[in-house]
Amino acid sequence: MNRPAPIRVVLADDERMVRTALRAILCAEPDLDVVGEAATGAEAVSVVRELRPDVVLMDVRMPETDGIRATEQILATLDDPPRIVVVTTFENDSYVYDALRAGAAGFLLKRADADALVQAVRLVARSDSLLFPAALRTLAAEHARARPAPPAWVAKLTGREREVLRHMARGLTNAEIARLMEVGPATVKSHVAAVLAKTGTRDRTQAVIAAYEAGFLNGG
Amino acid sequence: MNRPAPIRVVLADDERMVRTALRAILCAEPDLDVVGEAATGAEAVSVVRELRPDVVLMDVRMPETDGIRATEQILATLDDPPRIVVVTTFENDSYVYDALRAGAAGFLLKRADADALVQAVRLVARSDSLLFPAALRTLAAEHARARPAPPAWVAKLTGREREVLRHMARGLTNAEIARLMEVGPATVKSHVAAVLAKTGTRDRTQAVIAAYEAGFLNGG
DNA sequence: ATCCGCCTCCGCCGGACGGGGGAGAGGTTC
DNA sequence: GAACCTCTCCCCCGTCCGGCGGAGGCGGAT
Repeated sequence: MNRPAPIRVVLADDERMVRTALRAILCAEPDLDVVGEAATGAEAVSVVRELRPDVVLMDVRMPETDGIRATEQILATLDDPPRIVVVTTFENDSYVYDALRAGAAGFLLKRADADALVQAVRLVARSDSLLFPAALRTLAAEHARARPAPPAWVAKLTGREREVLRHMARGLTNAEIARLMEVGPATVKSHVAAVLAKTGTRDRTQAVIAAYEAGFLNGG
Repeated sequence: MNRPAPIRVVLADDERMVRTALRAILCAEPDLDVVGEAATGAEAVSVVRELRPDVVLMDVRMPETDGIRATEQILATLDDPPRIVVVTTFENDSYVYDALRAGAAGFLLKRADADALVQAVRLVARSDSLLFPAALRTLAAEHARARPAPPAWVAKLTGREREVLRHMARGLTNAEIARLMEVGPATVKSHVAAVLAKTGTRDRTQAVIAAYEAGFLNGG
């Protein structure tokens, strides 16, 4: 096997010790070459732009710009961008999903051993074939859906209004909701009107749609 | 570096040539040991149960029991089960998501080169740290949710009725839908009535809910 | 003590909705 | 050709919905 061009790696992590450790591990391999480091997300973007590495190991938690944003920026602004491996501490870190959305090519736990690290770098550097972790599995299985932005109106609903909206989203009429909540129909009408006003919708159907889109129903 | 115990691998693929090729690639590595093969999903389950490998390369499409079911069975019935890497041909294969749900530890494309293959096996054999592919990215981003069972009524809707339902699910009134579809309001009423009948719902709100629950909207 | 938000209710009104019919035109299937 | 489905449109009618304005009670905030 001949490896004329080693894999060029950039490390982005705000802790110097982490960078040093990673560099030590990676440089021990003849086919890996750590060509640059960055301590912030912004720095990572400019370093990558300049050095054009094959792979970036990107910490999620960094000052100024976090790893996710940096990833987005790199992938958006460079043509032929590097593969970006997002590094995180916990498997169930919510960043995992963000990393996925941002376009990260891979995902690595900090507690991964040296062996796994170098193999992950090699793998991500030269293939479309990839793997996925327990975190992603639970992500996909449990909340299964992205939580994009909790729309402002959700917080503005009063308890009663949430309750009414939930019943609306089950397809109940005002009269049914009234019976269920043991109040008068007029009361339900008031709550419904409030819900429509706060959600910026004009009828119950649109309100229910908004509830679904917002992941308001149990999902959140 | 000492590697006292090589990684024990079982191959499950219905095509002999594929198994042979994989065996050749993997056996060339001193730390990998192909200990068994299977040509069907059912066979894979029993072979794995007997040989207790560290890693299984599992084809998705196999006679009798497919790779997904086999994966489920293996993970459900064995304690301390092997890591299972699901092998597929296309990145956007819908099996990818099923594999994820079934508990596969990894995912590999058939067009992956030998290098990627052995590295993937090593990686999956000894770590929690993993990577994920473009397929998963689109999967997570686009349909993002599991498709449990396409309710019977979906198939019974005529083209026009689907169209109307889609508009209903955007919160439009009959009049608006009529304008949009360039037909009379009475026509839309007819279609809406048909949709309500076929979905077994009593008003447009319930119909929209049914559409959402069925993943009828764009997702399918 | 006062104000404000929340919950509870009232009446009135117009419009949208859904149910029940029916009917004609075009296409497919048998 | 007959039966059938789909799409198109029409009528009437009763109900539900949403907008309007108003009101009383209750509790927390200042």
